[in-house]
Amino acid sequence: MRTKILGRPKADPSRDLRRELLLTSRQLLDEGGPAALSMREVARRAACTHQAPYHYFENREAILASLVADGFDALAACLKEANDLSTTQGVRAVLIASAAAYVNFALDQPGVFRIMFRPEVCDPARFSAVQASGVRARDELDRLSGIVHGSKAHATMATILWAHVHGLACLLLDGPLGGQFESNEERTQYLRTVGEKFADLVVPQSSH
Amino acid sequence: MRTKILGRPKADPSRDLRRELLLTSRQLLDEGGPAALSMREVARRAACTHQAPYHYFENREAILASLVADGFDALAACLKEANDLSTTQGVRAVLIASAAAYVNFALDQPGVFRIMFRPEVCDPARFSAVQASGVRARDELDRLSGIVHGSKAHATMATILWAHVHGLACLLLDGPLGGQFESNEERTQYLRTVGEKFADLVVPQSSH
DNA sequence: AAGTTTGCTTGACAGCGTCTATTTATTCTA
DNA sequence: TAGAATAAATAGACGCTGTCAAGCAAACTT
Repeated sequence: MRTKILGRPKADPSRDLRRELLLTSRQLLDEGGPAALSMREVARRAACTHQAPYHYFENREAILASLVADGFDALAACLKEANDLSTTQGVRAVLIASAAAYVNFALDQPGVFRIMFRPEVCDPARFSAVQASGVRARDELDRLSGIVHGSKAHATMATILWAHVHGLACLLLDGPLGGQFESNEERTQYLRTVGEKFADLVVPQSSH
Repeated sequence: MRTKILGRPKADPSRDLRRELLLTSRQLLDEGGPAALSMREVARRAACTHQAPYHYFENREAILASLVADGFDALAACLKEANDLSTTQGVRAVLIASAAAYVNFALDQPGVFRIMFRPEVCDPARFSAVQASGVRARDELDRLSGIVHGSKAHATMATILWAHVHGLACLLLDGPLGGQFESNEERTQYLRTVGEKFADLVVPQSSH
């Protein structure tokens, strides 16, 4: 049995409008925040009518939800990669790498990151995909807590870890620490300095 | 020479429309975020025409800027009160009190706090009052860093302190840690637990 | 050949921020 | 005391927004 392809084919089969809409939306989000992402502007940039996006997304919030879910998945993947270093590297290195991964994700995808923790923009309770992806990211952070604190791991320390990386990301992205880097190397160097200092505080002395 | 009070007096002199608009705006912000704060809804709730607010504020962003500036001032005041404990209390107590003050401010004024660090909603560069108030709050956090680290204080440690309190506030407000408290006492207890643990990491052992 | 489904397009609606113009009550000035 | 100036609004219009309601043409199913 052939794959079922019902209905009218796309005007240009080489074009994936859904994908294009998401890409454009991400761009708008990076440029001017959630307020800049309007259904009609997305449609305009994707060169379709203002109603075409409604064929792929129920409404504006659904576009945001899709981006947020993808964002949490990407964040979880970044953190997993850093955490997986624990097979070959020490605890300190993993901690520093994970913190850098979190912050770099925020700075690389600022538009999406900014709305990932904003229930009034995209309520996870109303989008199960967002909820699921969010949990996967959280699991990776809990895993980091386990790596750092070993058997002594507990909720309070996991909270302190998460607060550190999340706070750092927020302050660098939108806070007074933002816009101080000329290059990616400079940023990486700064994250290393802060990471080393934080590791001094958090990692048990025996692990030095 | 008498104070000049030109022009038509208010319809009801006992009514301060400007003040009322700001109060209503704060409410809308708490209820549904920046998107819920519309010029026309504010006017409706303040029982005036949709153009009346423009007499007191240049545009929508100016209302937000006013609220944000007030927010930074209030935050600075909360932090100052906690920091001033250093005259009678130890370093640990001040650190825990300051962290709690920061987080409690965020949870008590969620609508305003959420937009205080969001340049695309209210750009500090375009509102000098916001910039000035922001600096005052930041100064109070730097002061905390000085209290905690004494002569060894440096920028990296101040960053770690700020990231901790800010990250904690964000995660409790909108993150996965949010909505877990039944009462204010429960919240205070949680902040004490996290604060103690963080102080164990940060405060030099000699200060115990 | 008839009917269904897909991938759109067209048109309309109310609500939004804000520009322009007007009204009214007051007080300062000449 | 007349009139100019000003504060505190009001009234209407503009283009923009999200989204509801239809319609239409091409491909597939039966």
